[in-house]
Amino acid sequence: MPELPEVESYRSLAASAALGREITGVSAPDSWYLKGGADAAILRARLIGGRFTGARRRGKLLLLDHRGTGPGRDSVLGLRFGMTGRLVVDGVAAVDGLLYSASTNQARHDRFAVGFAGGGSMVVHDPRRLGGVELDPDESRLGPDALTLTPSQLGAALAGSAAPLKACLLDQGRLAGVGNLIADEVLWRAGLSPQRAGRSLEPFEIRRLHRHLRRSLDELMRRGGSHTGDLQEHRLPGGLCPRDGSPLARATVGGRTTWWCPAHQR
DNA sequence: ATTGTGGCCTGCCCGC
DNA sequence: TGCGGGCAGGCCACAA
Repeated sequence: MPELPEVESYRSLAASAALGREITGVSAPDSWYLKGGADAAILRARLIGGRFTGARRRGKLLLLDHRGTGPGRDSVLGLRFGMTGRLVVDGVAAVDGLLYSASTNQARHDRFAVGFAGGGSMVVHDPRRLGGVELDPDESRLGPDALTLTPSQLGAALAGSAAPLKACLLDQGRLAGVGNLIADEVLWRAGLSPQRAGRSLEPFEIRRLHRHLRRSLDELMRRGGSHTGDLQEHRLPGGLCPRDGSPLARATVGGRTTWWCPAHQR
């Protein structure tokens, strides 16, 4: 499912293939998919005739800067991908395989699209409709991006919190970009129990977690996605820790199915 | 305020 | 063979 690495590849695709092209059409057939009070008419009025001028990402939120016709017409289109959303530009998807997404690319799963002058399009394809499109999303609700997070920012995200460490990592308001699979992977690599209270981490553990967070994100992006972690294939009943062979534990932590190794994650 | 829970939504997979 | 139920999880509304 799209976590930070996938959305980063969507951003890259949009940056290389969707910027500067005149928008001549907007297709928003699923009103449920439009968030923040937007509807198809508003999106058409704002987007048509303009162009995307920048592609940014904060956590799992893709932000497309847009310049409309005339002054004072700048806006930002926010795209969320939920767990099965994909970005397709001119028929080319940014990510080939996506865990849990339908194998077939059916047009009825196209939830939102813009058409460009001279042909071509940018499409949000999302079978399960857990993503959404929003105009001028409130970026300040998201914490610092996990990819550029500093150690002190990570410390601040955990400080004083009685919530489980994993719940802190998943809280997009504390830090943005970590989803369920990457949270398990990073905690496994860092040797930290997901059940520890966020505030219980010592400074040296925060530094260690930060190091593994950054390193893991880099590695997962190089490998091609959030599902390419070393723990991933062992997150199933009977799974053993690929580091020490101990049986993995499974529980709901932070509201999500969580797998970890009680032997080395403390 | 902080933390926890349930539900949204659809497709897949298991067991009957 | 078909069908029901459980499950997957990002995100949000709501409860405690």
